[in-house]
Amino acid sequence: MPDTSRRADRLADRLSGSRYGNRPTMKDVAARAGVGLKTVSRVVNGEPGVTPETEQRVQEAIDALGFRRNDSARVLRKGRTASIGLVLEDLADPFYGPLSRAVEEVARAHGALLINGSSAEDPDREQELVLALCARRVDGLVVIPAGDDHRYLEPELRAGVATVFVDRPAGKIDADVVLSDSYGGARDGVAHLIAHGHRRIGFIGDMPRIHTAAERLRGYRAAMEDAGIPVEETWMSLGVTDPERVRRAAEEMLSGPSPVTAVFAGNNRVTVTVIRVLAEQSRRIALVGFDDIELADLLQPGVTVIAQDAAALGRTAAERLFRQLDGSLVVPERIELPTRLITRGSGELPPTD
Amino acid sequence: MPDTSRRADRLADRLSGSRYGNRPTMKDVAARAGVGLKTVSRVVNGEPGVTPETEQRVQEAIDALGFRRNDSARVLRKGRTASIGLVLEDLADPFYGPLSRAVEEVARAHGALLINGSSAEDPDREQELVLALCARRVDGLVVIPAGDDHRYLEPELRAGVATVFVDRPAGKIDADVVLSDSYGGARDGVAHLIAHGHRRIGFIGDMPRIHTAAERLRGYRAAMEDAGIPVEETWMSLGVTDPERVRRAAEEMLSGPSPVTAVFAGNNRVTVTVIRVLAEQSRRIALVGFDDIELADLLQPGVTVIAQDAAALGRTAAERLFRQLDGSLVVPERIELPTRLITRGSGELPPTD
DNA sequence: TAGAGCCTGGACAACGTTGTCAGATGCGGG
DNA sequence: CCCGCATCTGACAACGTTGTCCAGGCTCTA
Repeated sequence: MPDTSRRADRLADRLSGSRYGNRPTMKDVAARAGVGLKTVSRVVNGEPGVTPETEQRVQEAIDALGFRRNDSARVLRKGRTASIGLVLEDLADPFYGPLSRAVEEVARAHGALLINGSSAEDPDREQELVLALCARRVDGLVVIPAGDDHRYLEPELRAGVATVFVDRPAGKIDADVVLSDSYGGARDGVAHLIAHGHRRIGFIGDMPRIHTAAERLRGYRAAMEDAGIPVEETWMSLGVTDPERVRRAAEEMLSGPSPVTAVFAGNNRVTVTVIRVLAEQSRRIALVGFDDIELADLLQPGVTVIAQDAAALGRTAAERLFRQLDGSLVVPERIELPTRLITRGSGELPPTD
Repeated sequence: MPDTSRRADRLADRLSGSRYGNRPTMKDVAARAGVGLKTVSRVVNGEPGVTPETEQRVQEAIDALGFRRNDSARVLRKGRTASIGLVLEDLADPFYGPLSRAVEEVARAHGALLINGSSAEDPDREQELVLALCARRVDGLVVIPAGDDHRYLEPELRAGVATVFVDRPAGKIDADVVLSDSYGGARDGVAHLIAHGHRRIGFIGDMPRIHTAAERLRGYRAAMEDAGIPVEETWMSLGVTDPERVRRAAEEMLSGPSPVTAVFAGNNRVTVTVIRVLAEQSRRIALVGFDDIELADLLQPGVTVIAQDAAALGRTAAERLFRQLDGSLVVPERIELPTRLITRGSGELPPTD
């Protein structure tokens, strides 16, 4: 059979007004097998009460017609969709890939599918996505929030949509949260630099309205204060972490009247940009970055980082989600996962002045 | 109000047999607003023919009850789910993140949501996922195939599920395919090494049942043949690309009776492992890798690669998918996107012997 | 052989939404 | 003052599935 005409048929199906291109339904299967509707349902769902012969007749009809159960109709009847939603900032970010995969694995273990969407760090888009997921009646939501006001979720929570926030806390709403210890991690990282003799240490981070960014800044300040080092304004730079701004910030810190001898980078994107600036300037400035980055061990020097376990974040959140759905969790909690200092060289460089 | 009790209420809702924790329906909204069911539907969908006063009454009821339209029911009635499925190998792989994100952006532009799943390179799991997505009546599928027989999709295609395969061709079925030019890319990369004086060039790639792996091997052979270089068996290694095997393969190639002076790495994971082996052995062997890797420019030497545009693959596939859904595409096509050689140093090293 | 009980199969309603169609309301013109 | 028309509203069926409940036929026992 020429493939073109087959495809043209399919197209005609689709345009002919009949929905789903005339997908067969249980009714069709029942008619063909010469049995009742409910019997087909029983076979499809593996319910007992069907003789092997009947079952076989039904199965043959299913195969012949290419029947596949319509889960939309099923959901309408049963109430559970066996799917969960994941809203994150950017699926292309190497930090979220493993997180997303971890959520998916847990979902799979519970027989659920994963719908995900990227908010692009835009609160409106986050809300739009979350509500679209709720309209599809996902059983639960894992949200990496972009906004800081999630009251719009109130009716959904009341309606029983399980919800876990990850990486950043929920805003103005009472819900489960799974975080990395940004504050502690940043403090450890900066303390590490101080322990190696640095006093003029720069901090380049994300917009302070992002919780993790604020916490990391707080960790930086705490470490400096612990060491009795007064922080100069010019050592800190907070804002969007696109390469241009970070580049400018790094260059200013490194060239001002009291140039820093070390930099603490607030996230993986910042770390990469700073490495690039240092490489261009051929300067061996000490650097510790928040978030591990691929190949960090192969650079010269290796990049010392505060690593979060993205997969563990996702796994923990998803497991909590399903425990909510089990009904075995009642009270929202805030869970903080530890970070880990990985020394590879860049954080152990001595001050250069 | 104490949060704990609120949450407990919600739990009780969920366990009380009432589905969705008693989510309000249009019926409830209609009753509260004192209007008919269809009027609520009209307001919810922004259809004309409702006076502003009525609309406002309905809207107030919606807000008061926290009503959200049930898209499952809507789908059942309308036939389109406005969602597409993406099945790939591993969401955590840095190659698939951008691809997935690109698909999502196109979907978003068409008002569709993205459901995705990882096949983990397992054909059975791929099929399971794809069929689960079909049961949910996704409008279309973007599939990075793990298996090589997709006849199980026949009924779905006939039923009008738009389908595009990406990165690897479909097996035994007639469908749209979007690929990178693996053959040409590999040939160019190997030719590049040959142009820099290499003759003993190793190839480490994935299992040959994976189409891209086979194509890249073919490109390698072609380049060698073009240059009149007979290939020795010990220079080639094909199999799963986990670090252990790749490491062994690389070590063997580099130490045998006729050690290679250059390596062509068949994918990003192989490239990284080879870099690691070379770094450990402190050897400056020439290397060209298929797939770009992050920070490749910052390594010493920079890593020369054959880059594919993952985002372009995803975008092209998704756009084709929606054109299928428009009905403006009839005949399946095979689209090949070009690859790009990026020279950064490692591929330009001279032979060391 | 008749009755009790079990097993299989089917008719029907319901899930929440939207399309169809007809009814109600209000307004202007004859 | 009444009719016709336009505008707004609502009753009802249908989408494809599953849960409930009942009917009929069978087997087993007394």
